[in-house]
Amino acid sequence: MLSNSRAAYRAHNHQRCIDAAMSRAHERCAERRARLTPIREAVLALIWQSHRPLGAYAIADKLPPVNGKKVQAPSIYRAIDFLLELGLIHRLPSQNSYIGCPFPGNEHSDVFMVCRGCGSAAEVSADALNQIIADTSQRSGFLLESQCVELTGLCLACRDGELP
Amino acid sequence: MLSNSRAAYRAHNHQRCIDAAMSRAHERCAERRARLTPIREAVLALIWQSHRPLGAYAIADKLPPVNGKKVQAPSIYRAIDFLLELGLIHRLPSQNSYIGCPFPGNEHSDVFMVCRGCGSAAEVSADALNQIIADTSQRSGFLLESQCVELTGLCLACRDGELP
DNA sequence: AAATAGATGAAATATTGTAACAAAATTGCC
DNA sequence: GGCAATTTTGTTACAATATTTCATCTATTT
Repeated sequence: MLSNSRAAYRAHNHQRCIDAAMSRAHERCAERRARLTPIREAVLALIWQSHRPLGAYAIADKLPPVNGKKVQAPSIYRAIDFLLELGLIHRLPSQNSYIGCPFPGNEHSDVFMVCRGCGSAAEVSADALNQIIADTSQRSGFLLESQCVELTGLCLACRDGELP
Repeated sequence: MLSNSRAAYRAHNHQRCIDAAMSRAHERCAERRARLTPIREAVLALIWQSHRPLGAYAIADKLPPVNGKKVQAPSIYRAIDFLLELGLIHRLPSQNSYIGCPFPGNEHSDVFMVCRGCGSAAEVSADALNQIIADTSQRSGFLLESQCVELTGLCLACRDGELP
């Protein structure tokens, strides 16, 4: 079972998450002969600033201006599309936001646990779960192409420390 | 396993789906002492016109005018919120759309199979899947409160008849 | 009938996402 | 290096989705 829930929900050296993510991104772009341009890299880095998913306009607001001008929505969305395409980030449809993928390249399916306390989201890829999903589809004659699983609740830390 | 995939993806007497849904809605409102007002009823009936999820503005466009005036967005969203609250409809976040729940009241979890061919969506509630999701959460110390599973692919009919 | 709570109307606005075309940068090739 | 082709970004405008606010109306209770 792949999971980044420990890192996502606990105090940790987050710089290592960022460094690892950026390094994987460079690798992956090299493999695919895709260009990790400054905007794309900046957007990815911003998304990895925390384990909280970020919306497109939040990214636009936080992104440092280029030549004194704010980077506009279309550029942000283009960067997002590029990063999605390469599997470097995922979209969380329920909140129109984007989060870094901790294991791009690995064959995996998207399962997210989103904590309503701290807002952080962890990604999990469990074979057992994927298998059941595949079975369930098949039993209905449904040809599964992609999936999105969003679980909402409270992470360990927020359970202990916080809101009932 | 609860599922409406047969009805959703095949030729069937859809009037029966509608009648059943509206009758369940009346029951459920009676139980909860909630009022199924004309707008709410009309929105629910519109959503049940097919097994294809419908967006809020599509509902606004199709809803017959009241006193010659088009029903405005806030009214639609208020009706949607009401119906969501009572579990009579679900939201499909990946496409900002809404679909009728075939088994409101029954304890179940939201799993949808959305066909990219015909656009129809079926709802399934499989114990095995729910169990695994619960397990997966627990193993990460995550207190699961709600879930949303959207599977995308091709239904049986579209697989046979259509696009590769 | 008056008071209250719940529901809807109306106007404006916020948020998220796209289309279309121009300008600039990069790449591949000679 | 110089040129053409391609990719990326800038810019403007706009579409689609959703919410806020306050006024008005309706139903229910007393």
